[in-house]
Amino acid sequence: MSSTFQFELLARDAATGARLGRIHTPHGVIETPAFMPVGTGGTVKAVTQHHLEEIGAQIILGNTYHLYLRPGHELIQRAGGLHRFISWPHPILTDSGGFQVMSLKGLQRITEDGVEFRSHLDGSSHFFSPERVVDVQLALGADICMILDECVPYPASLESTRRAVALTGRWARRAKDRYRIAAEEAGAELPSALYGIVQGGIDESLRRESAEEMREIGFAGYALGGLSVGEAKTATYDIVEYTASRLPEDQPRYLMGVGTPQDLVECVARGIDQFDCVMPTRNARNACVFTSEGRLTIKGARYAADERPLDPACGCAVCHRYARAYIRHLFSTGEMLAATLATFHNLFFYLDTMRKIRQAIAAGNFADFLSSARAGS
RNA sequence: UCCUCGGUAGCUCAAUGGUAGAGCAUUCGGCUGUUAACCGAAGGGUUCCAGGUUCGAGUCCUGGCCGAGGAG
Repeated sequence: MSSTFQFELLARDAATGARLGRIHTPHGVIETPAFMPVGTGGTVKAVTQHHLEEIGAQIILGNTYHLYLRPGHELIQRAGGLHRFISWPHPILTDSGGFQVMSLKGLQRITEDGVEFRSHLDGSSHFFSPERVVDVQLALGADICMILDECVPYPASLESTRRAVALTGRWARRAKDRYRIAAEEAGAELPSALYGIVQGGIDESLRRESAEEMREIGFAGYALGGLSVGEAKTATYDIVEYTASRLPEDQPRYLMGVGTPQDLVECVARGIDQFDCVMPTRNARNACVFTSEGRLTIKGARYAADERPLDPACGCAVCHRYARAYIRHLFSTGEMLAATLATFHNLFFYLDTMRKIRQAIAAGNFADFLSSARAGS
């Protein structure tokens, strides 16, 4: 196994843009297409690291902004890095805080130099530059780091989207420079890879421009940001296909923040290798579970005496053991086990979907898989 | 037996004599690089009963019923 980052493209689907691959990192291999559970503050909410291993998670996310505020990246570095601190010896990707630039609207001010944040916890002021965000992520020791980007909300004017693309491009160069200097100082290849992020809303020419600029700067992988923020599904899919086709064949493509199980299948077909989304975990805590028959709101009265598992077609440990009636009872009474069981199941469902996708690509029948997924939705 | 306080939505309680509300609970939605065990909507009332005063009573008066506390 390679000790540094490497993407291995194993197969390309003949009929679609789907790809089968492996990402090698210092903490292990990620089979792609991959779904990455979100663990913003050093935990995938409601489940343990042991659960994640049992579910088959190969990589999880952390968030630079949240971990920087609490407990602080220096503390984590002194504790031996994020992997050791949270006891997750497998790959970790840290998001840059670029999304928080958008979602903490009102608590931040964007300048050429970076982003001035007010902490949502205590109102204290902080400054994130593209360089600092790289430093923080290197201190955390993430296997994959993301550049600081400006993620515009939807709808956005063409002009503000254009500005965000330009600013993200300039920040990307600075992040890359900082990364290169850190590697020179270390005198070795860094254990953390750096991904660029393509912005551009749903405008093809802006996406093309952003993709070209990211390629020119050169990153270990390329992310598509600012999608599934409210635009029509067809627009998302079209832009994903358009953008993915303009990114290097031999490097991973990561669609940030997406999506529903159907989104995953559709975007794999358009050439995406990595996904992350809070949907399986957040929705689980709010009693929404994903099944082979679609979503169900398990706190509903109709499940009060339902002795079936969440998904009769699911092979997860929760579905093996617990009835809908019991899980609905746990939600009704506010028991925290409700969140744990629902999260475990939802993540298993997502990761199992990805396993099936990879199997289908390997077997050469992904197109069939795609059309039956469409028929079933 | 007397005195005091109280009785309003399933629960806990609001409402200068002027359209009876809130929180919780219930039911139903929503959640897409987590400020989210969150957010939204809906349903739900003979204001204990019977009289009275008043243009108008949950509110004031009389009587009763029920509950809590106190006195004897």
